[in-house]
Amino acid sequence: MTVTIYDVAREAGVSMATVSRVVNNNPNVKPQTRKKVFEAIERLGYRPNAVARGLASKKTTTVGVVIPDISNTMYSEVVRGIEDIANMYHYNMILCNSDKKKDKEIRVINTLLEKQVDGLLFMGGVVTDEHIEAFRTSVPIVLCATTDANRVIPSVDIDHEAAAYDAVKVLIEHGHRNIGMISGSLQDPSNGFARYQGYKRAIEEAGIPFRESHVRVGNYRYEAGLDTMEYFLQLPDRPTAIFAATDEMAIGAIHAIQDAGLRVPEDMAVISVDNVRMASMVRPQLSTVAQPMYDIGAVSMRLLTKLMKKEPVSNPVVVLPHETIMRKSVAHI
Amino acid sequence: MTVTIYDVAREAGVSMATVSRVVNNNPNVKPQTRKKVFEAIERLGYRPNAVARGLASKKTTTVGVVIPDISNTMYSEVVRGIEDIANMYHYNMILCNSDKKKDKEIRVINTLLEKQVDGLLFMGGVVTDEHIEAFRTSVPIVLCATTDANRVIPSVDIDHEAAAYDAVKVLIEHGHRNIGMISGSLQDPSNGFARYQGYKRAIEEAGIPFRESHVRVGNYRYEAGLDTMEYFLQLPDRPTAIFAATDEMAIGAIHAIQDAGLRVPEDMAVISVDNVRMASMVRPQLSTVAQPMYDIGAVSMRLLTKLMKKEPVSNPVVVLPHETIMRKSVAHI
DNA sequence: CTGTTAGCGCTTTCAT
DNA sequence: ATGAAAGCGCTAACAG
Repeated sequence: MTVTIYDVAREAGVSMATVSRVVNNNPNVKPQTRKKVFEAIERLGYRPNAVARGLASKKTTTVGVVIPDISNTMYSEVVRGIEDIANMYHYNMILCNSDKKKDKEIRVINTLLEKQVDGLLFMGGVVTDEHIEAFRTSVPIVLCATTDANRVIPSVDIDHEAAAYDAVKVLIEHGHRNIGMISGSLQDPSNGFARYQGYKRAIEEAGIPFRESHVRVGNYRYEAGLDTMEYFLQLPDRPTAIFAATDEMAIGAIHAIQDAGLRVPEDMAVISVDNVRMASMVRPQLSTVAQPMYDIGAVSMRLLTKLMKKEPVSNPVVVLPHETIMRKSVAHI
Repeated sequence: MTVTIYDVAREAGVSMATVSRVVNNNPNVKPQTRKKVFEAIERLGYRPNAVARGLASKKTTTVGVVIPDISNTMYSEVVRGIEDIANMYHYNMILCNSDKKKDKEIRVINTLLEKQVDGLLFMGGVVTDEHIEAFRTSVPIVLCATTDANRVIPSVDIDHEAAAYDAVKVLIEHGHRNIGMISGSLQDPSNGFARYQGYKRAIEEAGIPFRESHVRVGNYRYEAGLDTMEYFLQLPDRPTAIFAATDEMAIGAIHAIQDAGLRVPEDMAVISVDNVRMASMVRPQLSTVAQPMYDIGAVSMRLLTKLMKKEPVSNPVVVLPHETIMRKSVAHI
């Protein structure tokens, strides 16, 4: 009932090898023969079996991507970048959510490897030795919006420390010296710790004394911004500006400030890092340092294709530029 | 260099069949033998080859999902629902973006079929005869947040007409009789035409004359809401309430109203359908009719597992309930 | 409970 | 330019 390459061969009066050649666009086929084969394919409605092909050729034209949570817009944009490029190179993509749980990450990596993916794109939280161990395989890996501490694995990301630094610098340049930070988890190397470091460096470079009490940690989400602001709002020495580690928390902060009867940016300025779609969909529109999520995905996948084809890559650890986007949430003090 | 089932068999001093049995959890293996095999697997670092398994068993434990655009939050939430259930049943997911382009849809469906997916989840715009033709295969299909005109293909969706009707009904119950609509494309059967129909029915049932001039079509996005409101705002007989076909357009509408110096909901009420995360992240928070995207994905995938296992399903066309969520964007006139 | 033996549908030398 | 034949690594009868 399923029509195979053998059926096509018989129908066209050639051997399976020849059919295989035309299907794979091998030039060593007489045009006339090629035509005969195509006609047979058409007549029989033949559809090549990619699984059999994968077994014989040891290539699946499929890559695995592990992602914390596809329903998070930051990540889904990365995935769109990945898929567009994958598509361009005729790869498909098996997607697995990991929720940044180490066990789940390791498990899906193994599943993906069992499925014989030709390459792996990994987005996650921290890359442990256990991860490195799981990556120790013959298929190429690239870390996507993620880096390992020693930068030994190919990766594509921005410089989170510098991005945060730039954001806080904007505040300072607008005359602010009392700046609170809503941070991510300090255990999280990129979105958490690195951005915290950037804040600290900018503050200190400006000669502003760093105060532990002026940073609160949140879970990256809108609600965390909302909640955390309660703390800053009731401070006797209330900050005139807030740097949030993510746009979502920044938007929460803006609303908390407004709900308290104050104005953004007049009474309090807000800036952050990310530039999600939503950032230009709030009032006032959020100033932020843009992280090029789509490009991170696209560049990662492009890098992976090179690795899979064993092409030489000059720089396997790429750091994409970030960009400060001034909108309406920051004003001079 | 790659270790196969045969290597394990030799190492454990059993046949490949036995190794296959223990790997597949077949109970017909003496515990002692099982132990020997596991040890050999461990020692050799054996990892089963899912491609070979797929070829032999004709099952890949992989499903294909075609989606318009993963970077759209509506869809990415559906995908999260799909993946959670897929994971539960040990399926993986190959994801393809189609941008609702018919050609691309047909192309990826064929690719997915070549890859021998065990089932297919399709999210798209309109389901044409050409689609039905492509679906004519032995693998089960379920339409996800999508339906075919004749309801012959298994599907999971909400009743868009009723959802829109309910939303407009809320406006009417709050005393509004001059209600503008920001619609989606009338060519789009669910998010577009059905919601338009719901609006019309609610209006007419309330004895309000339907006016073509009171509906404008947008492209579902924030900017469309923003732009379209300019029209309504300058109308001599300005509406007191707006029904938008999507939350994004509704949020755009809210901002346009506010930018014009009017207040929501006091001067103009706004309601819509969707309930994206952002709906509760604007001021005023948006009242809307919730579409259970995650559940649509989860239920679709659950239905697909039944179809793949050839289990009987009582109702292959499921309509999930929607729910009116009252927040702050609607008030009595 | 375990082993033997055919394939699954294709790619890929190696001949011709 | 084309064909023959040997696998790819595994599952699934079937036999014992």
